[in-house]
Amino acid sequence: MADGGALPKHDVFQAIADPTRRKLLLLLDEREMPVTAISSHFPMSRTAVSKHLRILSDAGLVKERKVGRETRYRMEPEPLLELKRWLAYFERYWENKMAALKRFVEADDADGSDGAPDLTVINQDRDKPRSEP
Amino acid sequence: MADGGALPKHDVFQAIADPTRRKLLLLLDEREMPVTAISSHFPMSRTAVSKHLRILSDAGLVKERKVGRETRYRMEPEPLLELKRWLAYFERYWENKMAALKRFVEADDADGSDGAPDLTVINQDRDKPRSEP
DNA sequence: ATAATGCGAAACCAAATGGTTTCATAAAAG
DNA sequence: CTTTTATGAAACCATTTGGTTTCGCATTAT
Repeated sequence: MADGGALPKHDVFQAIADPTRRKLLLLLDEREMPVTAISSHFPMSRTAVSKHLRILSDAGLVKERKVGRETRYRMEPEPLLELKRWLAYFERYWENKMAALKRFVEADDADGSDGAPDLTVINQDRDKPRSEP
Repeated sequence: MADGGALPKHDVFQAIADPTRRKLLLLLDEREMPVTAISSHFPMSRTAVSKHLRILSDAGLVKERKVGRETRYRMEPEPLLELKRWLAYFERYWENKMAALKRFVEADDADGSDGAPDLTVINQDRDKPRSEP
């Protein structure tokens, strides 16, 4: 059979690109809320907020539930795992380099140089080829 | 003194929203490259790639260096820390739930149930209000 | 000196985005 | 039953986005 047809059209990366939508996530992470209550927190029309909610919903970042005449939204964190995984690919930068930087900062006035940072260690693995994540 | 004036105009969230730009980051994470070489990896004009590079540069995600007549770009991971921090705000979702899920998975055939997961623990903190990050 | 290469700026364009106002409908309240 | 409330759909609009082609300017190669 053919699938439901609803191609997502909005991914997590797009969804969180907009500051209003990031604010929405913070709000709906705290509590489930109906649209009018939600939109009272934003300097735009209820309809505009509703469209942002739709985009978040497309990305799976919020779930809606009808209760009487209102639609209540709450955050759904699961799609953020994709972001987390994407970010994890670059993790080595902080695993190695933050440690190196910390060491450098802590060395502080203990060195006799002109104050220019020695980034040798920090750039150590710049050219190592990697496979796709 | 007044600042340089160049308001960033592109933040990390916008920068990584585009799949081409995410691919660019993967490419430039592996090695520093001049524009023409970079653009050979993409099904669009060199100029288009150049504009994506500009956006990444605005967001601080790549740095450029002139070498003779070519401009070489390399990735700069630092701004991803902002993303990391933003994501960290939702960390509790995985701190608790992944542990709970792990426990469930490890219980495996040790339980006498029908195999349907008991998500009670996983949903435990759904309604706890939180302060802003 | 002349030609070729590498690159960004400019002008242009179609489509997507983020907002608006108006309208239709369903549910609750009077 | 009539009215009010909650919401999404539709039509519309300005701006941004992602792409193109053309052009000009340095820099390197012949």
